[in-house]
Amino acid sequence: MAEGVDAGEVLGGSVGFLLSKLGMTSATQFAETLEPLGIDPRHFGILRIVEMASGQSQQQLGEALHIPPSRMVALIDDVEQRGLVERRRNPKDRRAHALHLTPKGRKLYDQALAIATEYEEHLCEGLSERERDQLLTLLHKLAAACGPAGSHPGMA
Amino acid sequence: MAEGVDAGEVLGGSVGFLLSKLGMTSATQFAETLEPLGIDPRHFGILRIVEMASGQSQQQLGEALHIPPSRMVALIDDVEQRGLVERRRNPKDRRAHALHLTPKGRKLYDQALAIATEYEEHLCEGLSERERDQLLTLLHKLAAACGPAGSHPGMA
DNA sequence: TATTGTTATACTCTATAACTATA
DNA sequence: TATAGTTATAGAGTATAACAATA
Repeated sequence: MAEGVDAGEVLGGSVGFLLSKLGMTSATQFAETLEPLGIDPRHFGILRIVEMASGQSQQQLGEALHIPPSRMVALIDDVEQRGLVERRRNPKDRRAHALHLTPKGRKLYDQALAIATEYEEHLCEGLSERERDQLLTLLHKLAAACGPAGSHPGMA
Repeated sequence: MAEGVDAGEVLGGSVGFLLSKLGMTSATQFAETLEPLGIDPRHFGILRIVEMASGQSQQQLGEALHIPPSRMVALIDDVEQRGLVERRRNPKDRRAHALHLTPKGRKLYDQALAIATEYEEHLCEGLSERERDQLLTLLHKLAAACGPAGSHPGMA
C-alpha cells in the first residue's frame, strides 16, 4: 500500500505553498472548463488582448505579454486557423500584421468570458460575499508587493 | 513603442486569475531564493518527503507525489549524486530501494526550510499579522473546495 | 542598416513502454 | 507471474538564431 506516506500537509501553513498549489490547480481546472470551446487559457489571453488592443502588430502584443516573436507566430497561426483572429496587412508598414478579432472570434471570446465568470463563481462558492472581497483585497496587496505588476507569467 | 498595449489589468478582479498569477510568480521567486543551495523546489519536495517518510521505497514516494516511476529515477539520481539522499537495499525485498537523508541532506534540507520561511516572511511583509491569518484561512477554505487535497500538482 | 514576421535547429522535459532483477 | 527500478525511444514545447521582405 502507498499510504505509509501522507504527502503535503506540512507546508499547509505557508501562504507561498498554498498560493502556488491553488494557482496551479485553479489554472488547470479553468483550462478544463475552456476545453469545450476548443481553446486553452493562452488562446483566451490572446483573444483578450487582441480585443483590448485591436489593430496592434504581433510583436507589440508579444512585448506586452513577454512572448518572443517566434512563439507569437505559432500562437497567432493557431487562432487564425480557427477563424478567430485575422491578420491584416498594414498599408502604412507592410511588414507588420494588424491583428483583429473576427466576428467568430468575438463570439467565442464572449463565450469564454462567460465561462471564466462561471468558473470564478464556482471557485468562490465556499466563500461568503464578504470573504470573497477580503480575499481579493489581500491578493491585490500581495500582488502589489510581489514584483512589478505585469501580465500573467503563464503567457511567457 | 510597445506601450500602446496595457496588458493584464482587466481580469485583476478575478480570484482565479490572481491566484494563478501570484502562484506562478511566487513559485518562480521561491525557486530563485533556493538557487544558492543548488536545488530547486522539486528537490526540496523530495527532501521533504524523504525526511517525513524515511525508509520508504521510490515508488511509494512517487505514488504519494503522483510522480511516475521513470521520473522518480532521474529525480532521486539527482539528489543522490549530490550526496543528499541515499538508496539502501532493503534486505527484506532486494528489488526495492529504501530512501534516507544523508547528514548532508538533512543539513541542506534544514537550510532550505530556513530559506522557505524567510521567503514566506518576505512574501507577506506587506500584510499585517491579522491579514496574514485571514489570508491563510481563506486560502484553506478555497483549497478545501478546490479538489481533493493531495500534494502540490507542480511535483506531478 | 534596422525591423517585422517567419522558419529551422537544437535542446529540455516528459510519458510510454520495453527490459532486469528480484519475488 | 508480478513487482521495483531502470533504460530507451519518441513526442511535445521551447528558445535561439538565421532568414526574407519591407522600411
